[in-house]
Amino acid sequence: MKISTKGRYALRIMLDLALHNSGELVPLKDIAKRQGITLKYMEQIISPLAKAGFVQSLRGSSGGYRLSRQPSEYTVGSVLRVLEGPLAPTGCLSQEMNDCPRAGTCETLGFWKGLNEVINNYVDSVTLEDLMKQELTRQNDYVI
Amino acid sequence: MKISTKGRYALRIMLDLALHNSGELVPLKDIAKRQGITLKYMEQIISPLAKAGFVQSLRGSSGGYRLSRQPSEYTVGSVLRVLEGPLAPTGCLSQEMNDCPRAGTCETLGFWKGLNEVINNYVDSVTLEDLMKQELTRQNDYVI
DNA sequence: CTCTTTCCTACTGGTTTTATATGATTATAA
DNA sequence: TTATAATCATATAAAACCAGTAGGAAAGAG
Repeated sequence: MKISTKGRYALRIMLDLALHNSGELVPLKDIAKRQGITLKYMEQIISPLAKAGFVQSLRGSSGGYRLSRQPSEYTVGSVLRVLEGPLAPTGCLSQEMNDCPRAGTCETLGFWKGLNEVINNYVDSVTLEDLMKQELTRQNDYVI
Repeated sequence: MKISTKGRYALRIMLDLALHNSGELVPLKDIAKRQGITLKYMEQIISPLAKAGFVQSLRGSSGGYRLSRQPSEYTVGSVLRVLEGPLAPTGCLSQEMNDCPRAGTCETLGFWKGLNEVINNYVDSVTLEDLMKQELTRQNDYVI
C-alpha cells in the first residue's frame, strides 16, 4: 500500500520545476542537487513525464526542462499516475475490462470501490499550485 | 499502491466468518471452499488474525474458528492492518520514529499526511457489519 | 488409536523496486 | 569545428516483496 520512489520523486521534480519557473529552462543537474536524487535516476523518472507532455525539454548546452502548463493545471494525481499507473487499491478496479470472475458476487467490491474513490478524489483535489503556496508560506515562517 | 492478496483475503475470511456466525466453530476448509482460496494459504492469513485476538480457534475434530467480537466491532481498517501493516502511502508516515532526514523541509509531506488521513478515515468508517448488510441486501435482490 | 483440524516453519519461483553503469545522440556556445 | 552539456536508451544487479506450496507437529473428538 505504498507509493514507490518513482511516484514520490516525480512529484518533487514537478514541484521543483514549478518553484523555479522563471521561464528559463531548468537543467536536471540543478534539480538533482537540490533534491538529493542522482541525475541518472532522475532521467528515468522525467522521461515518462516528458513523453506524457507534462514537461517540455530542450537538449544541449543551456538546455533543460520546464513545465508545459501552469502549476494550477496539474493535479498531484495526474503526476503520480504517469509513474505509478492507476492509483487503485486492487487490480480489478484499475482496468476497464473487469476480468475478475468474482466481480458479480464479490462481497467486498463495494468497499474497494469506495476506497478507490476517496483516494482519487483526494489526489485530484490538490494541484502543484497548492503545494507551491504551502511551501512559500512555510519558507516565510522561517523569516520571522 | 495496491493492497496485497493477504489483506484482501483476510477481509473475505472475516466477512465469511461474520456471515456464518451461528455460534458454531467454522472450519477453514469450509471457508476455503466457499472463497476459492487454498487451505494452506488461508492458514497463513488467519494465523496473524488469531494472534491479534480477532478470531478464536479450537483444534481437532469439529474445531474451527469464530469471531471474538460482534461484526460491528471490527473496522475494515483494523482487519487490513493486521496483514498489511500500517496503511500509509509512504514509509515516513508509518512509523513513530520519523527518521527521514527531509522531514523538516519536505515540501510534499503535508500532501502525504492528507492522503494518509483520507485513506485511514475511510477504512475505519466501514465495519464488517456494514459489509454484511450490503451482502444480505444484494442476495435479496436475486430473490425477486 | 484414528481422524480431523489447527498450528508452525521453511522453501521457492517470480516480480517489483531501486537504483547504478555505460554509452549514444543531439544541440548550443565559443 | 570543437568542446561542452544536456537528453535518451539499455543493461545489469542486489534486495525486497508477493503469492503461494509443502511437510509435519500438536491437540481435540469419538
